Amino acid sequence: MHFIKKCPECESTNLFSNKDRGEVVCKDCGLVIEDKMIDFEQEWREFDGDDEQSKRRAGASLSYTQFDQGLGTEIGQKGDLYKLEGKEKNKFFRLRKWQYRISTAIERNLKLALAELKRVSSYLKLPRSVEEESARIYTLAVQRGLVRGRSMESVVAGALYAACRRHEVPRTLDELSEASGIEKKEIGRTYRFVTRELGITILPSNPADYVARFASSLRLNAETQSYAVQILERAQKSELTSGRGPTGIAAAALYVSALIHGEKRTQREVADVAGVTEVTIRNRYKELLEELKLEKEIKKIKKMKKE
DNA sequence: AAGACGAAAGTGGTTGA
DNA sequence: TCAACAACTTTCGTCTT
Repeated sequence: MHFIKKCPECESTNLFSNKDRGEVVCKDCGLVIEDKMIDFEQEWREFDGDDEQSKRRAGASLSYTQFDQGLGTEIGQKGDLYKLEGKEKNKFFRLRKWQYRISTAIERNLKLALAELKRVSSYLKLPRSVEEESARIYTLAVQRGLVRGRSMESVVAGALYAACRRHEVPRTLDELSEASGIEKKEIGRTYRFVTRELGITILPSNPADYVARFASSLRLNAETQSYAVQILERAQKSELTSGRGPTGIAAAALYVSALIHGEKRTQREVADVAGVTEVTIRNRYKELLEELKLEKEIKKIKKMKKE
């Protein structure tokens, strides 16, 4: 399907291929590697009428990041005017005026919001699939009048946050907050409100989804990273993860893993990239040691150092 | 001197009466 | 609607390397 094995930006092999969108995304740094990948899937032909819905492909793809999904008709494109005379010309102006009127607040709001959405999304280097998803969420929110009483920007941020989690490339609220300039709690609030109102299922985010990104910004190697994921799996079985902030757990697992693999990072360093405090890391770290009997391994490392 | 550790008090959100 | 509660943060003093 695709031949790229490594992310050109961060050398990560943790790539995610989204065939529907024709793109490959680096789960670590969020870089979209191949945007216009050719669809190599078999080209279907219609043999009878029943197939036409499922197999026919025609026209430009729908895109929610165009405010009218690329399907609108503009009245009054440049050349048109010269072809018309007299009554026709009047009709033309009437129609254009009419269209102007029905460009309601909703549509103008959407245009503005989608611009903002693209800005934030490119700042965070989010994959295109997430951008589309969040645009869809935002559009739905507008249609249900959920933006009323809230700032447009905060709803955009909330939609992005939701889309990130659904696509398993979660960003923290802090990151969203920094990119959008909206307060963290405000984003959280609108996020909860919008997802609840739209009935979007929010699967609790998996700590392992954060590991790759944190590890890459800490410059930890692949073994350390995969060991951290193993730790997380064991932690999940011991029910250490429920109710806790996923970022804190991911950070602690990485911290332990780095320790064991001789790539020690300070608690502060790990805490900073994960957006939690050292204290939280310490607490999770302590729990991990107790539950998973990792003390032995830590002691081994210490002994090896002395020798 | 820097990092790790832990206690205590404060914050914002959830839950259950 | 309010109080109890859990998770997390901030701050700060102490111990370890």
